[in-house]
Formats: sequence, C-alpha cells, structure tokens
Amino acid sequence: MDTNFYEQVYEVVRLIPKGRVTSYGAIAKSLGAAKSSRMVGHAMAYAGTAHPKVPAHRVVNSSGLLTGKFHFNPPDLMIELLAAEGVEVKNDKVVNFKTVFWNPLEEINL
DNA sequence: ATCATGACCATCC
DNA sequence: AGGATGGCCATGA
Repeated sequence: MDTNFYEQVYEVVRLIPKGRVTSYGAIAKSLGAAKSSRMVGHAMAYAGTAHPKVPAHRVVNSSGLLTGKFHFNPPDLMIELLAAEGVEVKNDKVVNFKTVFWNPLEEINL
C-alpha cells in the first residue's frame, strides 16, 4: 500500500512506550499535519490491516478519551490493554492523562 | 474534479 | 456539561 501517510502514523504509534498514551492531534502534529488529526484516527482504523500491528489502544483523543474503543474487538480490549500496561482507565477515559501522555514530538524530532 | 465519510479538534451556544 | 457547527484533509467511489 502506498498509503505512506498511514505508515508514518503507524511508525509513531509503534514508538509509543508502554504505559504511555498520546493523542491523534499530537501524532498529526509530529507528522507535520496538525490539521489531519482525523487522518490519524482513520489510519488507526486501518491499523488492523497494518503489519506489524500497531498499539492503537495507546492512542486516544485530546481529552484522553477512548473514542475508538468501539473499534476494538471486543471494545473493552482497549481498556484491558491499557490497564495491563499500567494505564488506568475510568469511564472510558485515561486517568492522569497528562501524566501518561507521551509526546511524539520529543521522541521523533529528537 | 466532485461527493461522501471519518478512532478529531476547536468553538459556540 | 453536553449538543451542534465548521474546518481540515486523506481515501475511495
């Protein structure tokens, strides 16, 4: 797939350390397309077709809300994975979001 | 090229 | 707080 755009997203998502989460907007920004945050989310939708698979469960919206949890199988899987990595999820949103937030800009543009 | 869609974001009410 | 609106932009038909 020439979907290079998605590949960039996948790369960033794969770089997300365990126990950390990031937002679509942050990823989009790191790719130089801050306004293409939706594309990041769309890329995640294709994450299932990506190889190797990407930890999409570590990607949430700007509020730390698990917006795409319903795209998982089962949806609760996202919460389970996050919880297993030390990321607490309450009411479908990441607890201490700012604390566990991982800034791709600092890691990629390092 | 145009239309419709989307795991978003910011703003307004 | 929660719903509605506009914007932004890549992908597919």
